[in-house]
Amino acid sequence: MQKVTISDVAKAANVSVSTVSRVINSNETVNSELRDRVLATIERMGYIPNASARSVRVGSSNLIGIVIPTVRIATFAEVLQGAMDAAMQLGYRVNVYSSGGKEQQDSWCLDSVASSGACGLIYCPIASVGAQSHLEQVRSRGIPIVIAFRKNVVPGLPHVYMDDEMGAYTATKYLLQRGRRRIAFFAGFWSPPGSLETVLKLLHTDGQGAYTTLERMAGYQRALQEYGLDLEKELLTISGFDYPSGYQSMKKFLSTLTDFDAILCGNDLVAAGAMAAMQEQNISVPERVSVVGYDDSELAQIAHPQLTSVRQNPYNIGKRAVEILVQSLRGGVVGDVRLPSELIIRASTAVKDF
Amino acid sequence: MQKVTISDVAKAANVSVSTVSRVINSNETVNSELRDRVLATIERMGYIPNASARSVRVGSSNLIGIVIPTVRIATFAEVLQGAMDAAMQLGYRVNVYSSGGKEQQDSWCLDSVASSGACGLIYCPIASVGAQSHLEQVRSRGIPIVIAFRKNVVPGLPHVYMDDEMGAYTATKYLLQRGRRRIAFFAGFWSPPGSLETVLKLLHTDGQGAYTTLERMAGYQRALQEYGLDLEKELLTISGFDYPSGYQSMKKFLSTLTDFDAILCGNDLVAAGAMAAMQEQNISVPERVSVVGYDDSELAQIAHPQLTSVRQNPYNIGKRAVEILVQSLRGGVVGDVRLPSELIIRASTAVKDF
DNA sequence: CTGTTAGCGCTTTCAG
DNA sequence: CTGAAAGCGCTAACAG
Repeated sequence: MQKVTISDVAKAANVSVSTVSRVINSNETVNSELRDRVLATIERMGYIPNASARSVRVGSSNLIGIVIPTVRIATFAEVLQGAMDAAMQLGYRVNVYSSGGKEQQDSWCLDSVASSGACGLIYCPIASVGAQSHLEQVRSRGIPIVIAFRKNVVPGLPHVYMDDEMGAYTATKYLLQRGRRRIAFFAGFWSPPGSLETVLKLLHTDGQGAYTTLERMAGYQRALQEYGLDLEKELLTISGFDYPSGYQSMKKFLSTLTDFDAILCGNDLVAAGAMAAMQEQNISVPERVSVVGYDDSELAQIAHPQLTSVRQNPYNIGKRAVEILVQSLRGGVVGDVRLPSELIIRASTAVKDF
Repeated sequence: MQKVTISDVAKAANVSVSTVSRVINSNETVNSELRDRVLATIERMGYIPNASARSVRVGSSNLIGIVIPTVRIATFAEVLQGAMDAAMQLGYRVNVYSSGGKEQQDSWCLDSVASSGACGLIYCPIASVGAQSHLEQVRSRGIPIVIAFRKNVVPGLPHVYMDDEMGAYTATKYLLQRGRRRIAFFAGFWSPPGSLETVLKLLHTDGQGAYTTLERMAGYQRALQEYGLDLEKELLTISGFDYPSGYQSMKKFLSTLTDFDAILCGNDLVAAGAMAAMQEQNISVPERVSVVGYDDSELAQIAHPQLTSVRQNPYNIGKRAVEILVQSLRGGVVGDVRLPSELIIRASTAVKDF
């Protein structure tokens, strides 16, 4: 069976192609008798419009490109799912490109979007937005762009992001209220921008937006300051985002013999790893050291003890990003969207009573 | 800045559009001087070909559609990532549609693929392949299809799937070799096809392929038979695929007072939930009851005790599916691909010594 | 309200 | 080796 085109339908229904076109675009100005005949013919012949042809003609498509580092990480998968659901809801298709966290691939993805005929782009940049010129490429084609998951990385573009500063602030404040004063901070990085010194230099600069960890560090610092405490370098450790990294980082941290009574981790996996390392040393959680995770993943309920964790809502990032995008596609004016996070309290944190 | 088209480039480079076309399609029969001039102009003007126009003209695209239940579940996310990586590698773009596990949405996704101008489809059906007619729609348009993740669901189409029968067989045999004889089986379903009786009726029928759990049950049964054991209904429990479900199912199972010394779970989450329920009753794992999970997720290493688990490789399903698809796009003949799984042995299983 | 017609941007014969 | 021209499937003036 061959592809059936609009003119096949027109011929079979004994009408002109424009009539068929009007019917499939639900143009009201079609006689209902004709409409029914066309609809029936479409059904009978199994006609499905060719989206490419339509987009060539119209000069725009219903295709949204989304560039995302990876989908293997639950958070990004959530973003994607939110974006897909919203897109589907609004009648758009979604083209996904995975940058793998590599700058070169990221650029390639951006170029692909530009050539794909996408009518809009959701861009979830890797930490360092190095692909600026490629982004420009897309932008100069008049394709609206929404930045997801990062803050302040591309001036003039709407950003949709979690309020990481607030999330860490809330968590830190909670610990402080429970009498904790020596709160360690495991600064999670996919690829650290350098040593701890470099990281600290980036804090409170424009480069901050590219790293959620720096946002959180700022919130952590703000809470400390409210209690008259300073950011102490000994309490900061660079870590990754997986279980082994949490374990290793804690081993390393313990070896420095730094006094501490709480810890804020980059995610639940790191928290679980850190707890495992502490358990080996018989450090009791939450009594001796209180632990706060991040993401409130499934793991948070499974860990022993169950983790107090900052719940994000990455699904909403994707969803809102698409909504914003479509809004601007329809001529609306859009700005940044900051999504709140929430502290979920469980058994890994307790009042300090020693 | 406006979109720059092929004729803009032609004009600026002082050549015909066909020459530009030949250059961008790396047609060798172009004078190298002209080629350089064209390439330079393309670069200078920031020209990017319009993929839609190309696909209208050529009648096919480099767009692969992929229909997947959701991306929030790690396994499917892995499939998608594998598919995206392979597609990118081979020069294809990927259109993702999420069916949400609902039949109606599934049909809608299939229709979208048909109209999207995709040159091929990776279809990861929800358990019951109800969208047959919509699949036909795609198929009748001459779009090659590869079924991912399921076995035997659509006759005549290549399927890429995990060898679930073998996975469960291996796990069960391992338990038997360790002296376990009363092996409980938690049959995981997203939406159970009915009561336990219905499930058993489906076993060893064509309907089996739609449910990985039934595949596994067959492998479980095969291993039992090798030890002269029968499939016992009391040892079977229908469960879901999440932590609470594992916990609840174990509570329920314990209340039946059925004698058992091992358990095979639908995934690691269920295993973790089941272990939690047993811990409450002071049932020791692995001594009293040995536990085997499935998927070898990150959780398997985090659970206490660490889980023995069947490692799948869903990433490879996506990757192989795309490879197969592209192969058939290029005129190759392709058949089913069955991917092996592997038993990862950890602390939740032990020899029975009582 | 319906049909005719002219392209959208691109590839691909077919001449030169 | 290069250019002119036709046309992919579709939509949107423009007539009727």
